[in-house]
Amino acid sequence: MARGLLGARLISDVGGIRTSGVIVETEAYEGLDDPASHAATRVGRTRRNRAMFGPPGRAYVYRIYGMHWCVNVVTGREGDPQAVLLRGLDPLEGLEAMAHRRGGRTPLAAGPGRLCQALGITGALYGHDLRRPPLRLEPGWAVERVRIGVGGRIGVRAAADRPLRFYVQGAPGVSRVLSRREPP
DNA sequence: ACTCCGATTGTT
DNA sequence: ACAATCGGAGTA
Repeated sequence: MARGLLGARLISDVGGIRTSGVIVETEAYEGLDDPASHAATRVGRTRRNRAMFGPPGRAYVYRIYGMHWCVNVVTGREGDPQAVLLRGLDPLEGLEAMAHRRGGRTPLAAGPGRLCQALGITGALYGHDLRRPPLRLEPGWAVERVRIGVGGRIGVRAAADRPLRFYVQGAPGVSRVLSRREPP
């Protein structure tokens, strides 16, 4: 599912401003059996992860480090809390608006926090149906398998070795890992 | 009530 | 290498 979202189009009309791009980096979170998931068994249903237990095609938005927003696409059926974190986007429309929202900083939408900031995604979109404005997910372009990279998820401690991060090799919207901690 | 810390980013 | 910044989740 996370792999399939590569090449899809994400369109935002938040604030009446059109911004869009192609998804080039994702991470899968496998729910109950995934210790890195916000909806792992040991956590159970909470107010925060409620959207992940809902129907697929909705947005699970959460705040991280008290300052950044991250957005997931809920992919599991109702009651099965699977989700895909959107980590990187190649901008298509509204580059100027993105730059403004990003405070002139670059890159525009490489990284989950930057992606949300560039598209104006906040907690106001918690549980939002991604078939409708102001945030829509649409079919985009098929990505050749040979161009897809796979690796461990970034920033997670538990199950960091599971190959659940997918990205389009060479795409500018893929986040860069500054420092990586090596296992002892 | 209190502690710990995170699916990050930007600066030093 | 480290600060920013705060709510979620665990413990008491």
